[in-house]
Amino acid sequence: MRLSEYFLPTLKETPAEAQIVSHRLMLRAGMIRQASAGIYSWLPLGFLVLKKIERIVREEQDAAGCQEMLMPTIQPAELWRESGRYDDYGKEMLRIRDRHERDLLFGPTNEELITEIFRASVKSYRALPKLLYHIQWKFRDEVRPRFGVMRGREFLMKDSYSFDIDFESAKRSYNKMFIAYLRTFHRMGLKAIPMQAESGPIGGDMSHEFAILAETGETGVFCHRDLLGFEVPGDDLDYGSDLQPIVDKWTSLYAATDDKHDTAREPELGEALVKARGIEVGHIFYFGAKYSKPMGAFVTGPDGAEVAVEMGSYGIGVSRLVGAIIEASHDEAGIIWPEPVAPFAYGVINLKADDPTCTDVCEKFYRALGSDALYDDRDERAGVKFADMDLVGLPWQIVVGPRGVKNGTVELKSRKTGESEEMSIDSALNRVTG
RNA sequence: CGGGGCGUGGCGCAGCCUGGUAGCGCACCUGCUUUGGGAGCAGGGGGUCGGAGGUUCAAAUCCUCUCGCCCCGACCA
Repeated sequence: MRLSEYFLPTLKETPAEAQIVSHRLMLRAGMIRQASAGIYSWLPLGFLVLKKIERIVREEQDAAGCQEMLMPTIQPAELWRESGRYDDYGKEMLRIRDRHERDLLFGPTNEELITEIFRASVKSYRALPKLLYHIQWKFRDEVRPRFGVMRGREFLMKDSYSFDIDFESAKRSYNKMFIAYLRTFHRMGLKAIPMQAESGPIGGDMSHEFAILAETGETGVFCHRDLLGFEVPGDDLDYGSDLQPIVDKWTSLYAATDDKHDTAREPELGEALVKARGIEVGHIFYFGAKYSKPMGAFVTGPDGAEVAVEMGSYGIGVSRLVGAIIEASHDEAGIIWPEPVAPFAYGVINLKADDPTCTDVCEKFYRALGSDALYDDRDERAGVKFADMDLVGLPWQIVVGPRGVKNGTVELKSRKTGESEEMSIDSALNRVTG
């Protein structure tokens, strides 16, 4: 993309309403624009990042055997009356009435709808297990939205739902999602800690919150040091195999958020205790027949008896992750994108746009890199270009200036380390396209 | 939902207390000079001061109501 043509409204100054760093940087880097409290438009750059994150989430869900679908944002109130949540959910649920005076709502989550879909067509245990997910906008009318996209009212969430015939099978589904989450966050360059969370109505330990470590995170994380070094299952993972040992390993050590932290356990952890800040980016839980029973999602078991299906749900805050990644990866100058989620891998900086030689070299890189590059071809001063490129935070900057070009060289600079390497044009081309 | 704060060109702010018809920096447009880390000079465009009532000869400024946004606390992907 040529910056001269790109819609990238960067700001030198920070809008007054933005308090935390990710919000400030997202506004300054021209990623988002607030439409209303907790509701944002995603501008081209922000949207690219959102899509990259979404893709990683999707790939990992698919790999775990979860099937993608799409449910609507607007749901009928009737289903929520069946589960009893229409009254329980309170003011956080945005209620809507259509022209026929029918009660509708903007979905804050989809347990009811998916359960309805399931019950309508699945009648036998033979069709189980099933894992379904969608990535859709949610609306929760938070009393106090804040922190930009980190706690918006409208947000993009990946929510998966599992259906199993019994607890043992439900546990297998749970484990698949547990591991898919580890892999998902890992691929985004994040260190996510699974922490035991409030157990659902069924009890047990089948609920985990995934928090990523970030200095500016809002929740305190207390965990065993070794948890940070645990290896995340690689691409060779077979989801059909027994995943329990992996989950057992990851849940064997102490990990809690501040509100669940037990200070009495600190002495036994001793030196191994890590106190850090974190941001919740995922939450998985098993809730048995909580919805299937009242909503009549029954299947016939092998013995001919009807049983309510065992369910679980698994959420990832996709739009929140954009902010969370920035919280975890930035400096004074701006964002530092981990490569897998970067809107562009390379920023080509033409330091002298009116110098034909510089421009020729830049065009060469731009042609070779295609959609991987954001090419600053603007007629601006070098300082402006460096500042904007640092702010936007692309992992690699290819700096093309008259000084180097005269000797046939360009600079390849890492946004993260700030290290710059001067090399010949050809070897630079080989490096970035290789 | 309780407590606090703020609404003045795209962004950051001053002016309000003590009413007299709107200003600064950045950004934008034109020209010249500049050109490896947010340039200089000159010229220029853009705001019915969140909205509605009221007081007054006169309201950004005082009064009333209202809408929006932000912060602190309780809740959440």
